[in-house]
Amino acid sequence: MASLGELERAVMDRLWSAGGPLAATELRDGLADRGLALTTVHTVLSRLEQKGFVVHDDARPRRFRARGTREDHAAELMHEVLGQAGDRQAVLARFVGGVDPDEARLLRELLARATGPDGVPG
Amino acid sequence: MASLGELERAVMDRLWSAGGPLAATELRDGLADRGLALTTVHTVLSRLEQKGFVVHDDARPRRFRARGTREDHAAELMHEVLGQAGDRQAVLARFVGGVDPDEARLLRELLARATGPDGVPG
DNA sequence: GACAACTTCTACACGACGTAGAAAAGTCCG
DNA sequence: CGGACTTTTCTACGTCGTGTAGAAGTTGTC
Repeated sequence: MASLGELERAVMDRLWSAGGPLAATELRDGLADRGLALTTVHTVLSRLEQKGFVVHDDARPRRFRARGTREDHAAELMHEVLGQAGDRQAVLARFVGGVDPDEARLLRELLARATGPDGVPG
Repeated sequence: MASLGELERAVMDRLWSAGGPLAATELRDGLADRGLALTTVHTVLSRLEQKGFVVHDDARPRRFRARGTREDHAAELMHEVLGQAGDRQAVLARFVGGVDPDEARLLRELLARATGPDGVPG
């Protein structure tokens, strides 16, 4: 999977947090602390589109939105790491060994809900 | 966390799979399909040492070994992704939603073992 | 049609990584 | 010990991804 640079990530964070699509000028203003030129924002946006993270409509001015949610992206990354990691079970064992108790509880609930107490969908 | 390039990853894979520490020549031979010069292997190894992935002893010739296991690394990456992902619970929800049934079962077992049926260590 | 806003094109710097030669340091055999 | 061979370190270079933006082109508006 394509990964994100520093600025790309910042732009995606804005798009992910936004309630709806954003214009390039809005993104530039949201990132005002960086003092970016508008063209810089556009360059980053087109790269994000190439990578499949962003789409834009054909209105004027263009409005950009993230194609997935931040959480989808993170979960995808986690699956990706798991997928190319040889011994998946060992990785999962270490992973759950490191989650904090609240998250462990949450995971148990999620797993119970998702598949039923016996591990079978239902 | 520092990430790995293509060749760096290939070297780490060898080190992770190896039963013990390896000499640079052994790594070069293991990667013979790439036709790498020995100095290339050394360069990569020193970069991996800088990144904290590898250590070497002071024998002659030097012997290199991975500082952690492949699984530790993958689990660490997963935690890292989770850690910088805003809504951790939502990410976990999507993550477990995507694991296959066998892995879901494994996760349930691991979580039960780790903290007891009630979510409390014991 | 002119001006302003927006978009696309093109360019450049910098750092990470793959790659390896040159040089230095160490090892070993005769 | 000395020269040959091996290993290690130093230095270098090309490429690619990314941050950055000016120039040029397009579109919208009065």
